[in-house]
Amino acid sequence: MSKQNLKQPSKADTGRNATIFAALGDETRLQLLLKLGTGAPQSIKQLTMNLPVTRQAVTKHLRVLESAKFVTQESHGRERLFVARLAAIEEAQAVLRTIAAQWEDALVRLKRFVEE
Amino acid sequence: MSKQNLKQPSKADTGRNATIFAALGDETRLQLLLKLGTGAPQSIKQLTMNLPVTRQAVTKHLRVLESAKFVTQESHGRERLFVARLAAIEEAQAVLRTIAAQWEDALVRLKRFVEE
DNA sequence: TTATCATGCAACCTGAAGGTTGCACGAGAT
DNA sequence: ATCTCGTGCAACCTTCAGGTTGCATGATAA
Repeated sequence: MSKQNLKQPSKADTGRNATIFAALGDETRLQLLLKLGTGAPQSIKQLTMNLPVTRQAVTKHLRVLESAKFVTQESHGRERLFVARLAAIEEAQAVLRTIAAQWEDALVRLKRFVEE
Repeated sequence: MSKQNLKQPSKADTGRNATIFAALGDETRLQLLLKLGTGAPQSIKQLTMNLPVTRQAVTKHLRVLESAKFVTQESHGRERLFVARLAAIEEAQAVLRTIAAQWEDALVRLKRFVEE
């Protein structure tokens, strides 16, 4: 019953997962994600506002976020609008859940082992 | 009722959060965390086994994981044992939950806006 | 006491991440 | 037709992350 059917992440998964978290592991990118969470699709220009970096830097960050599937593009005239992808966050959550579950499981085993 | 009492992450938080995810954003470190989740405290030597890198590299990774609070040290004779800290994973989960909640909230607002 | 073994420390290398500046270009506004 | 504005692209710089090798050292096993 303690076999919770946790699929042990394969070697290949680990790479993908690292990419996901790496995308979140930058202050500027986190702020971009927060900004994107506050409303409608926003252009690069808009997203750059109030950030201490150049438009070019923001562009690069958006590229990173896009390859990690956290945002989607949407060309609109001469500007490019970006939208947050909720699914990506959920995917990240799933990974953490897996790790947490495995750890809890290990703790239970350890406790049982100690108690005998 | 839609005011879900989401504490908007402060500027300072963003830095800490970035550190957390950055720690997870490396394949080797993810594998270390997985390994640590499989049982008892392990030494650097043990953790290095089956990894394609040097003991020194692993040591550095462990240092990163420790500053991000994902592991704890525990000196034992001539070896140093490392243990996973479940609380850190939960903290990371909390951050993701915050972002997700905010996004969902925004989606709701957008939908309502469109429908009028 | 003498090997041996798990680590720490320091120097060093390489590539890539994050940033900037300058210029070119197509879409919109005048 | 022209001016402006939002972007893309390319070159370049600097810092640092990830990795290695070599040597020193304090526990432990012989």
